[in-house]
Amino acid sequence: MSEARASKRAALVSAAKDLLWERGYEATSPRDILERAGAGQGSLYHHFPGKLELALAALEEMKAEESAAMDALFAPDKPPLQRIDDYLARERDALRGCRLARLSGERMMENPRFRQAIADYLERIEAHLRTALGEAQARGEIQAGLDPSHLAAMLLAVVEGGFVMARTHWDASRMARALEGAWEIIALAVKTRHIGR
Amino acid sequence: MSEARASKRAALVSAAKDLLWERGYEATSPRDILERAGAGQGSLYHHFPGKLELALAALEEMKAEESAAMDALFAPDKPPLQRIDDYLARERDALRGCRLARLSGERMMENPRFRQAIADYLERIEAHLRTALGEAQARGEIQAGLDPSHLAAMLLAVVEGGFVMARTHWDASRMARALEGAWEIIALAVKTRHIGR
DNA sequence: GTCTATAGAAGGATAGAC
DNA sequence: GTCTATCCTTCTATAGAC
Repeated sequence: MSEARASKRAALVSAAKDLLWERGYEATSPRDILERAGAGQGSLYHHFPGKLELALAALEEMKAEESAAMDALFAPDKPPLQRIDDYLARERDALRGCRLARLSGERMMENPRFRQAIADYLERIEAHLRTALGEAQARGEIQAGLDPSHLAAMLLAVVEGGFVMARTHWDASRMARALEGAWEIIALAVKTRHIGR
Repeated sequence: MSEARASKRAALVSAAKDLLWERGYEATSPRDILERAGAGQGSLYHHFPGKLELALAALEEMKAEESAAMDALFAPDKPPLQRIDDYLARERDALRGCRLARLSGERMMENPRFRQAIADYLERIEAHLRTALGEAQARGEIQAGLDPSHLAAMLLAVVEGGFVMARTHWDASRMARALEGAWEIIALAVKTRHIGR
C-alpha cells in the first residue's frame, strides 16, 4: 500500500500520463512508454491488454488528479465570485495545453471511454462554474438577466480556447489576453466590485 | 489551367485536406491519402518529398480557403457590430472541429511551418475581430473602458474552446451554449441595441 | 511480475516500368 | 506523370525464459 513498493504498473501509467500530455495518444508508442518507465516489453502486456487500456488508465488518473484540484479551487466556503476569480487566475502551463482536453483532436476520441474521461473532467469544471455563477446571482452580485449555464460554458471555452491559441502561436500570452478579455467583460456583469486582483 | 485538367497532385492535396480535418495528421497515413485520391504510390512522392510536405500544401489551401471566408464575413462595409454578430452566428460543424486549429494537439506542431499556417489563420480572425471592436468603440457603440485586443482574443477563444467542448462531449449544443454566454455578456458592453438576431 | 527475443502488420519512402 | 512492386523501419503485440 505504500508508495515505496513501486510496481512497474505504476511506472507505466506514470510514463503514459507524461507522454499523453507531451505528445498525445497517436504520437506515443508503447516503446516510448516502456523506455520512459524503464520497463521491459512484457510488463505492459502483463498489466494491460494493450496500449489503449494503458492510456485509459492514465487518462483516469489525470482526470482524478485534475478534478481534485478543481474541487479544491471551487471550495464551497469561498465566496462564489472568488471561486471564479481563482479559476481564471489559476496558474497554467499554456504551451503544454490542457492535460486532458489537448487530446480532443485525436482519432481515439471515437472511442467512447476515451472521450468520456475527458468529457467528465470538462463537465466537472463547468458545473463548478455554473454553481458559483448561480450563487453569485442569487446573492445579487451579478446581473439577473444572465444565464449561469451559458456563462459557465463561455468561461470554460475561453480557457480551453486560450490553450489552443497559446499552443498555436507558441506564446503563452495569447491565453493571458483571452483571459483578460473575459475578465473585463465579466466585470460589467458584476454589480459591485466583489472580485479583484 | 482549367479545373477539368485535374492532376493527381490536386487529388492528393484534396484528399489530404479531407483526412487532416477528419482524423488529424498522425492518424492519417500516406496510404490513406493515396487510396482516397485514387492515386498510386508513386504519385505522392513525385509531387512531394513526403507526407509532411503534402500536409503542408493541404494546410496552406485550407488556410487560404478559410481566410477568404473570414475576409468575406468581416467585410469592412458592414457595421462593425454586425460583423461580430455574423462571426459568432456563423454556421459551423462543431463536431468536426476547427478545420485548422483542431490540429493544435499534434506533435507536428513542433514544426514551425506546420504551426505557423494555423497561427496565421487564427491571427487573421483575431485581427478582424479587433478591428471591428475598435471601430465599434470609436463609434461609441461599446463601452470605452474595454480593450478591443483583449475582447477579440476572448471571442476567438470562445469559438475555439467551443469546438473542443463540442467534440469532447460529442454534442454540438456545447458550442452553442458557450456562444450564447458570449452573446449575453457582450450585450452588456453594447450601449444601444445595434445587434440582434 | 519482469525480462529479452521475436513476430506480424502498418507506416513511410524508393525503384523502375510504362 | 502515373503506375505497380518492393523495401526498410516502426508500431503493436506475443512467446517464453527467469
